[in-house]
Amino acid sequence: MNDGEFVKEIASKDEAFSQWYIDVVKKADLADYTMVKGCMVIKPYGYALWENMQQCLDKKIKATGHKNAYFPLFIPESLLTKEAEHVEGFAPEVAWVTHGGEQKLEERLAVRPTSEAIIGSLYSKWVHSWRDLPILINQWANIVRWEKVTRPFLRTTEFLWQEGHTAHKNQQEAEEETLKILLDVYKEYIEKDLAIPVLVGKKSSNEKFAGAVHTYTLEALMGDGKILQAGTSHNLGQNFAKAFDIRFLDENQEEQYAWTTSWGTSTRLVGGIIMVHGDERGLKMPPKVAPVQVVIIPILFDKTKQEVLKKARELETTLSEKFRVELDDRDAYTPGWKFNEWEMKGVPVRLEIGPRDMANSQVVAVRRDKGNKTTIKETELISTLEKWMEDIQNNLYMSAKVKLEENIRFAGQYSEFKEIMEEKLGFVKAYWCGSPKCEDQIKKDTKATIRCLAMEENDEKGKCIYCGKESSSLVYFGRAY
RNA sequence: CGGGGUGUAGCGCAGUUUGGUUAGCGCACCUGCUUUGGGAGCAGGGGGCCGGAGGUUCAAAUCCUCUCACCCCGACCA
Repeated sequence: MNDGEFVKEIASKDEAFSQWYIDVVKKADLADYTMVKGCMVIKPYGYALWENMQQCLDKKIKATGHKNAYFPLFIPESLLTKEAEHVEGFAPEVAWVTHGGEQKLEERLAVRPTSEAIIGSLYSKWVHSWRDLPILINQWANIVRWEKVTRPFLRTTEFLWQEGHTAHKNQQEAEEETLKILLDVYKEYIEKDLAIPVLVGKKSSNEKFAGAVHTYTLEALMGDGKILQAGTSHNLGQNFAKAFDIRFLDENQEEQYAWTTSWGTSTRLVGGIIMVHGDERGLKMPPKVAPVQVVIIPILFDKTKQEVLKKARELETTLSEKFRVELDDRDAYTPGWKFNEWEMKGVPVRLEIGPRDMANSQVVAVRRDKGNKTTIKETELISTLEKWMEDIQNNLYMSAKVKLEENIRFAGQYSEFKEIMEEKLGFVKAYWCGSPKCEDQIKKDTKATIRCLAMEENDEKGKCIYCGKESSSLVYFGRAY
């Protein structure tokens, strides 16, 4: 079974990655285009994936003491403009509501591009004493950003996400929160549940969130060598507290501004799953979030049809206690057609049951990550599947991890840097003096930006990849989505 | 927002250069029969304001003007 032998409906991943991506999104039935530019429908199969992702992440968010709430979609202009850097950052992509019915509004309303402003204004009402802190709130919501160039999941005008907003009584607690989200919540979620390995680190000031003191980020390598920002966690310092007047009396009866954080991940990660795990045949779903973990395909012949179907239904019922199972008993399609379709949709394990298998009390099973057929005794089915789900999850993570590591290259010379960006992409690790000028110039030359500053301590000094000035700060560059 | 490209059936396209029968093909869809262990076969059938608006002409998918949408490449962004 060679790659690409069966599925001809999707473009070649190597030759036309972005077409391949669109084909997979459409053919795997994750999403569809609509009448409104940049606004996609997330179809049931794609939405089921998102719901599983939400569940995994929501659990972790709640386990770290956060509670969910819901804030308004509309933000009065006067509120949005309170934090100067914030407005400036988001102004070009804000959608405005100017009328209610036929009546022009006194003040126009922004459709939230993010909720710092509206939430900040409410925290200011809720926080009076150090005893009111911390406030640890998360919301699942839709967001609108008027993008010029859109792509399903990766960049859409409206998208779904989760945004956490917390307020703390001191700087240290806020910083701890920012890091806890980064490492204990997001990194765990993205690596363990989505099987996507990431580099974590701080953003350069060019790349940080508009209005933040600093931003931590998780960066993932995609199948074409470009980099996807998978999540961000911002320490907002007292910037937003000052803009929105979030004040409290501390233990020493002194008035202070609160220290706030915010953090988010979005439906963009669906795109990440596609681009990290997918292959020539389509999607590969990590078992933990796969909408369907096991698909059963009955092999039907006239004489044995009824008994095989009955057996298949029994299997469906038994397995459903442990797994997300789908029985594909559609009459109009041949088994071969179904094999290809479910492979395109990335279902981790396929079971085939036919008369031959029934006679031997077994099923034929195929792992999406391996592709070869094996037979499993019915009595061992559940235990084998349990083990397989874990194996597949690990296997997806490990192969992505190997690819990531192979694609982190150190560059000491700028010529070397440019060559890597021309020919290989991936991450380039290099010294950087800290000057935004060097960063901008590198971007102009190579389209690569600083994805993040390396987290690990570094005692050695090196030379800035661009200007040659001495520096001890190592950073990762890459071409971003 | 600049450069390029494409709009014809649900999808993918041909037809446009050189205007002229009833606009065609593949896939998908519907009906029936035979099939079903890696995208089944045959027979029959349905589906179109040729992106939209104006014009030129006896006659426009085809020529002219304007418009809209989408895609790719560059400048900005979760």
